[in-house]
Amino acid sequence: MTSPAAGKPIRTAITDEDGIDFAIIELFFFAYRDFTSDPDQILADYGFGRAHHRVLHFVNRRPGLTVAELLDVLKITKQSLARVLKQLIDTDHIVQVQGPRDRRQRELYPTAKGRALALALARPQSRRIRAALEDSGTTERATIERFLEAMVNPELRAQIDIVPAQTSGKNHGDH
Amino acid sequence: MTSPAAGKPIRTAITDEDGIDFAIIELFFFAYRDFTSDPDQILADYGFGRAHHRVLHFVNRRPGLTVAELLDVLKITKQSLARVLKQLIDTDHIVQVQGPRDRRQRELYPTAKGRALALALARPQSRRIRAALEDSGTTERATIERFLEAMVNPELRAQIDIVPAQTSGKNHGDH
DNA sequence: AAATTACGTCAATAGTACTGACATAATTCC
DNA sequence: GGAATTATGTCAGTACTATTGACGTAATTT
Repeated sequence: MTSPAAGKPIRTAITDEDGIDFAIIELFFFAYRDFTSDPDQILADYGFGRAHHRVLHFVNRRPGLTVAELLDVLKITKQSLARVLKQLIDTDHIVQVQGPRDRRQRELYPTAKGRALALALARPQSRRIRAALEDSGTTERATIERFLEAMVNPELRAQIDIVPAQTSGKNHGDH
Repeated sequence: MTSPAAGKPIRTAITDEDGIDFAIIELFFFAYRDFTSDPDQILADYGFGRAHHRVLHFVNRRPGLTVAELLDVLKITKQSLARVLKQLIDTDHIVQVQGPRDRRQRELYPTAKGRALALALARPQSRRIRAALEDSGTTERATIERFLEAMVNPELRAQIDIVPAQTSGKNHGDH
């Protein structure tokens, strides 16, 4: 059972006494696990995975972004994106349009089908968030927004602000 | 570029007007991505992945849990756990102890080495959380805790309460 | 004694990711 | 105009995490 030179078992639980915030670390894990489980079930019907969801989401959020921009947001490599993007194009969820200024670029846009799927995937997630805000008595979602934004690496926060969240009205300055 | 029967590109961004909370959906994605990137870098030095981290975390949080209990918390299959657990045992981060009441069971405990690694992995995550609470001016972490807990499926919230978070003092009533 | 439970393991497969290399077309630089 | 660079696509090989299905063993329960 225990190999000869094995260390002795520690029988006490690790706690926050070391100044480490295990409570929130663990909650974040559970919350994200369940947050992603909603769309996962829908995606399975299409033979898609989480990667397809992420691509679909950002193409809907920033229609016309290029492949390079998408790679930058997702923080994955071109090769990882290739298969997923090809499947979404083949199934008519996303279309490529040749860049107007630079014809090497491929601008990515959702089709009506892709828009519908993106909404269907987001719906249960949004419902979960709304319920959580109500259940937890958090009247101001701004608190949660600020916290989550502060959890993001400062140098990457620029990515978030590309799409005007919801309060600010208009700045889609893309062309 | 566009295949013959392809749908037409939609050029407007998806927004919150559909009653969907895209702002928080997206923030949650970015926040979790960066939250996990800290330990990922440390794990790479050991040839470990995220799966090893999760196992190590829960064995440290609930020393003496059985394989079946671990599977239930992680929501993965026995076969998926097998390789990861074996590696952690072979590298002397975790030891198995035959169950006292039921000798079929394997109680899992961290070694001193496993405890140290778990702490090292949690440290940057805790630092990020503390910084986020300060940056966002969220004085009461209770708000964040309540929100995150409310994001978890109700029927799975029991898993969270096994370890007394941090406010309540002592109730490790395991033996 | 038979059925069930807890665990381990073997085989095959899938999804997502990686690195490295190479090709093509278009743009920019000199 | 020719060379270098850029944007994209693709091929080959590999790794990690996960899956289902099947089988074996020891221990407990019925």
